[in-house]
Amino acid sequence: MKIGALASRSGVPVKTLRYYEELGLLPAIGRSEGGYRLFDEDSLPRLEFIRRLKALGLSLEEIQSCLAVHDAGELPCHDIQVMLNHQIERIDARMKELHQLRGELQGLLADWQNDPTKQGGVICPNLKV
Amino acid sequence: MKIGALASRSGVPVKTLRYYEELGLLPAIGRSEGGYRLFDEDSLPRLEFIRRLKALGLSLEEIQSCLAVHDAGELPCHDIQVMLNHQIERIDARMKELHQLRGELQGLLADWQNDPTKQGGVICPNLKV
DNA sequence: TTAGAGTCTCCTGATGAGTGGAGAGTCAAG
DNA sequence: CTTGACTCTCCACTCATCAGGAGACTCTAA
Repeated sequence: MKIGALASRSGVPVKTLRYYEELGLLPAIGRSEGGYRLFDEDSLPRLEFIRRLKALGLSLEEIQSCLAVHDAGELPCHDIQVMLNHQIERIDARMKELHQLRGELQGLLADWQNDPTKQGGVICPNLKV
Repeated sequence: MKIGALASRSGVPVKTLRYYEELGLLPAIGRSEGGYRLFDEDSLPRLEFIRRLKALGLSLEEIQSCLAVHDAGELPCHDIQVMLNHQIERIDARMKELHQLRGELQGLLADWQNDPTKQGGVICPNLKV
């Protein structure tokens, strides 16, 4: 299967497939006489796997290390578990930050609403026209 | 005031000041005979303003458009309000996404815990060793 | 006068995950 | 044999926000 066929069957753009191959995420089984990359059927579930882990917020680098474990002959489920746990921790930290930021923004806007004469109190005070 | 003095008084690195000046966020009042950028005292509250809006998660581009309104002779408080509202909306959307993602991850991990024989059920099924 | 500190412009790189295009080569059908 | 679709490599660019360094110039203090 050449790259275009894999692209249309998987829905992943040709450019992206080449990029994945370059990163080592998606090995080609070889090249044709003319130098075209050749992929086998296994590329399809592999791309699906990549897609799923990407959708879960894992980076290509993390996905690659999962696949490396897999390619070493071991199902990477344990590693995936570990990474998913890390990912949950990251999400919690990010949500906490966002929550705090949102509170700050909300407070500023509330002050503005309650006392329009403040004209931006903490934000604009030193900025003169 | 030369760029180094502004850097030490504001705490903003020289490189960053040059970058801001290049973007038009922080106009220099001119150049010395030797070609050195010269800044006035107004640069300090301006940098403080930039710092505050940055801390609130606004991009330099958004800050620049606030400053453009300000420089046109109008206090940009209304525009800032509008942008802060947008920012809150963005945060809400992002938090919703993260919440959903977290739920998915948590669910996957819970399945794994409850039934280790699944070995990754929805994630690894098509990936054969 | 000289040393050293400060500043200038320009170039490169870093992060992540690609996208776009140029120019050349390959392949299959008519 | 030709045409058009496909693919190749290589390079630049995207988004944001700078950081690092080279090589040259300017300014200040002793």
